[in-house]
Amino acid sequence: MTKQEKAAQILSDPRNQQEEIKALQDTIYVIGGKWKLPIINSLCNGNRRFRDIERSIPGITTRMLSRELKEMEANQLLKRTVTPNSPVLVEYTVTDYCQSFGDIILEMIKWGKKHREKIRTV
Amino acid sequence: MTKQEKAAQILSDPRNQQEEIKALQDTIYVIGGKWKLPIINSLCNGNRRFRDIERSIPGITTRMLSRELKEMEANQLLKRTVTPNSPVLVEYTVTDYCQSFGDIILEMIKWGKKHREKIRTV
DNA sequence: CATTTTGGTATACTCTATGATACTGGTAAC
DNA sequence: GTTACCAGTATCATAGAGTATACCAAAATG
Repeated sequence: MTKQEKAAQILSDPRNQQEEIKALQDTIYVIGGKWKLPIINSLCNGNRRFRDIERSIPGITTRMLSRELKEMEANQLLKRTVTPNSPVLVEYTVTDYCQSFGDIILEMIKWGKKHREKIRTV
Repeated sequence: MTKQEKAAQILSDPRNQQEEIKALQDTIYVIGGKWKLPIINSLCNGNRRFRDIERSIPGITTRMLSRELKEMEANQLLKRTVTPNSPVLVEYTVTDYCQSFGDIILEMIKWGKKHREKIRTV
């Protein structure tokens, strides 16, 4: 790299890029893993009860669902409401804060469909 | 659940929802993990060479970068070009196929920034 | 000529995210 | 009175994601 190139690189605001990468890594940290986005998606699709969510996500186990729900509740991505009727009713709903993942999830669903097409036709 | 509710649920096209969840899971499978999205982001920001990418992503090791690049090349998310000049030049670029993650990444960066604000002010 | 840079590979290790399976206590349905 | 549903817990096991560190050969830099 010449001195000119070095100067150009420094001038292109690397600090900003570093911050963006860190923001990206933060998000990945919060919603990363196999299950969190599918759970949010399921909740957004109207599932509110434990077994309904479980049934709506192929492959998930009660253990993972339980853990993820707890963690996401702690991170204020969703809310757990208990109604103490004769059969106790437990319901999960996404918070506004979490709604903002809607767009990301939709994009990822689109991509996944395209990808399946591509795999199939190759 | 009453019979009416059951019927309503069946009518709401669960097959479609199942497919969407699977598409989502596929996408997560392809770009999941700690590093793939940051790598794509780095490439989109103009980094093309191994050490540049490495330096642009805080915390990544050469080993992980090497592995991830190979895997992503195999999945056709990016292309590796070798120019046999006197110092051999190796360059990585995203494929069109991969460009489509741009929007997702931008959304995630936005969310990460908001999240940091939220954490900071609480 | 000593050091640094480039583009990685090799080896050895940790550890955590996930999986499999079983179980519980209460209610309700058959 | 047995079977099934709800909302989970408990225990144990494991693959593979990720870390740490050292190393290589060739070229450029100072």
